[in-house]
Amino acid sequence: MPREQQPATRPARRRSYDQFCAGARALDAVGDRWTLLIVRELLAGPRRYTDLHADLPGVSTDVLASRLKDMEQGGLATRRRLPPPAAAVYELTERGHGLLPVLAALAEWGAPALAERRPTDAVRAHWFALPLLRALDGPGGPAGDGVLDVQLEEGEFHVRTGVREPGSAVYGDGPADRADARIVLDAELCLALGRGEATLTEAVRDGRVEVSGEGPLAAGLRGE
Amino acid sequence: MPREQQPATRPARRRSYDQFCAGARALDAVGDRWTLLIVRELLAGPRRYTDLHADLPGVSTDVLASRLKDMEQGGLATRRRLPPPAAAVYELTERGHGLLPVLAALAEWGAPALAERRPTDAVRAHWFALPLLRALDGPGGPAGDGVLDVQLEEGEFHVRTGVREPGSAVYGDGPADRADARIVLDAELCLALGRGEATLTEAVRDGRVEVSGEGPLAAGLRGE
DNA sequence: CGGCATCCGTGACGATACTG
DNA sequence: CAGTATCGTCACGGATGCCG
Repeated sequence: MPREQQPATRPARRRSYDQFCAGARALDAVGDRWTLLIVRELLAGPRRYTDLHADLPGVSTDVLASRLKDMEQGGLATRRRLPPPAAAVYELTERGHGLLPVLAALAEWGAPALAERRPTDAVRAHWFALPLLRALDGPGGPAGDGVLDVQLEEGEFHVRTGVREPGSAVYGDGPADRADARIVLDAELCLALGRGEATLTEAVRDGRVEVSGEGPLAAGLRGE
Repeated sequence: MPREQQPATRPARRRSYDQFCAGARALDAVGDRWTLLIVRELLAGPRRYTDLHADLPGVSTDVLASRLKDMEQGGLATRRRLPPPAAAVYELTERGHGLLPVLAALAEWGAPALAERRPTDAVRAHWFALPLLRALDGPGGPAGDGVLDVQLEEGEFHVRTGVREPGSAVYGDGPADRADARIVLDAELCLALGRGEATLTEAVRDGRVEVSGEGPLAAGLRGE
């Protein structure tokens, strides 16, 4: 019997840096390959295993399963069983949701690397939500709070502006159930907004963003 | 001839996520094991290979050398040759220095994990610089600009407050050449300050921080 | 002696196949 | 659909050796 039976907990903790440093501790938890990208996906709301696998091209099934278990054990995510017709979904805990600033900082730093778009690059529409949120919730953000549908050539997603309740998704793939406004623009502009090279009100004035909707959010986007 | 001859540039770029996403691009550059911790070390100023190896217990020599080359090639760091008595040093480029917000976000998220101090944990004094800087430069930061020497039981380091010129170290190991003020406190308080659970002025008033120095920075720390 | 390069054992990773 | 099993490959960690 060479292999001890492993208890309910995962057998061996992942390799730790063993440093009394907050940054090193954070990397112990989320520094493994794919982990932060899984968090990015889950920031869009609850996702099924298959959804995650589809939106993370290149990750192998066992690594994805292993990371999800690690994240469960680490308190980053939970697995929730849905009534039988539907499958189980993974969703971030409040602690996992707290990684949004980390991803935002990484995305801001990595933004210049998006200058070139390699032919091998995968794209998903909701990957543009983070830069757009930066433009919406950041300084000079013109909009009131609400849910905004965003239509790109690459697809559609929605963002929830002005939200600070942890645990609730700040953006999501596809259209929202009830959107307060809707904009149509292209990805390039979306990135420029995130880099702060343009403001949303400017872009609306220049006609590079089409705004539709009736409520205060749409009005705010149109510049009052 | 199965293997192509490899040119002067590094043979194969590290495995990329191949995603058109700023966060994924950032992780392509700094997502490898040890890379962000090397950045953390270099944020303290130019360091020699041996210094880095000493302050990063567990990293193997070849991985450290490989990461430093990757960082050179990626534009994060440069290697500068010093006149013969001294050895070469590595220092961050402006781009590399731009990772400070990423490390700050990671450190803030990882701060709760410092509640327990494991016996296997390595400690270096300057690892406490980031939380302290958060207390100094953040809102309610009482201090004027200047260089502050900090004495912990674990060692001594210094921080440069109110600096936003990229490329200049914001903190460093050991005492500064010319410090405008000096404080003595313990690591626990340092972490509490970083978590925002206490303010520096409070702690000074309670006698948990000893302040010495004459200039405006010291006066500011003492509460005018 | 500092700054790596080389070698080697182990474990993590990626692709595919397979199962409840 | 949601993973587990298997396997080849590569990255990592540790030790040692070379070279200025």
